[in-house]
Formats: sequence, C-alpha cells, structure tokens
Amino acid sequence: MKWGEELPQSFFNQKTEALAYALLGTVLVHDSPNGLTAGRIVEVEMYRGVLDRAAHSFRGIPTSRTRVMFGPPGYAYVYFIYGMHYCLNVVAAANGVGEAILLRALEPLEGIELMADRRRQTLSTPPRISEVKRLTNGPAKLAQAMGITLEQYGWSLFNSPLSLFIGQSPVPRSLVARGPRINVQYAGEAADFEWRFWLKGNSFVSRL
DNA sequence: TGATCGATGCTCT
DNA sequence: GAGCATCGATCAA
Repeated sequence: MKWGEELPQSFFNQKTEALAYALLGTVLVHDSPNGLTAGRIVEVEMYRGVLDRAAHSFRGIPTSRTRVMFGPPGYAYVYFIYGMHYCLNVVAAANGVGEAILLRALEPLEGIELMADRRRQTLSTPPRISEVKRLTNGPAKLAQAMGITLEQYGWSLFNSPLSLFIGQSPVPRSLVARGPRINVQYAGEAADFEWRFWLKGNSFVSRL
C-alpha cells in the first residue's frame, strides 16, 4: 500500500507518551463509501487518567461517552463537542486505564477534493496552500475532512477502513517540539503539562 | 493578523 | 444547569 506498512495492533501497546511521539509522521487513512482520504499526522495531544484534570477519564470511571477510552489501545475514541464538532482520539494505555491521544492536525495527502467537499470549502485550481492547510489544521477540522463522526466510535485503527500506516521512518524526537495543550486552562496544574507534540517547523499544525 | 464572540447540544453534576 | 480537548464570522488596525 502506498502509505507504507499498516500499523499492527502491537504498535499501540506502548506507553502513552511514547505512542504520542510514534504517531507523529504516520498516515491516517479513511476508506469510506464516498472515497478515500489520507493525511499525515503532524500534531497530537495526550490525555491521561486520574492525574489529568483535562482528561475525560479524570474521574477514573467509564461512562457511556468514555467507555472506549478505558478499553484496549488502538481504537478510535470520538467525542462530540460544543454542540457541533467531533474530535478523534487514538486510545492508548492498557485495558482499564483510560488514556488517549487527540489528533490535532494533519497534512492532507489524498482525497483533498473530498476533504474540501466535507468541509464545505471551495478550492482554487490548483489549490492554494492556505486552502489546503485550513482543511485539517484543527481537531474538529480534520475529523470533518476525514469523515469522522460518532459512527466511527470504537472502530479499530488496524484491519479497518479507518487505519493508520507507517508513512516513513519514525520521526526522531529531535524533530518534535512539545508544549502545553490547547484550551485546557480550566484544568489546574494539568494545564501546564507539556503534553502537546508537533513536528518542528511544520506549517500544517493548528498553532505555532 | 489578531482579538472577540456567538453557535449549539451533549455530558456530567 | 453549567461548561466544554472548537470553529468561523466579524471587526479593528
């Protein structure tokens, strides 16, 4: 497959921070009935359990929304937010723990017209770089562009229409920047945790 | 180019 | 009933 090798289930079985680093540079693919879209992951945030006030799993008890987050790693945790947006997470950590990695930005690789269609944007011919960036430079934008809704809740990210591929050799940590997460000011000391990771200098990230 | 604000409905208290 | 892991329009400069 042109995106590289599909990630095996065992890939997701590593510590959450290591998985956050490892996901950068991989390719998210959604082979949907409307067509295929793919993008390279360039920005993520990790959310952890009872020590992380910003995490949906903070209370330590699964709810109907967070059930998948507490399950085994390698599955899609999708949630609905602000009454109109969806966000996609990769479940991390062992069964019962409740950790996940939010995908915050992609670099579009294939299906750009379909992405624009889903985003209700019009592209110039040829598309301008600014138009391509705004398709996927935010968690809700990339979910919309990739056709992710609650329908994909709990889907596996291996052996699935929604899948992850190793798009290149792993990105060295020296090429990854980290800093505090976005929009979690309410989370007390957890607001300062440097749990957002992005590819240094990559212009497809949601914010500098 | 950046700051501000409204939309909109689910989730959990 | 309050708040939210956001986005896009609008307004100022």
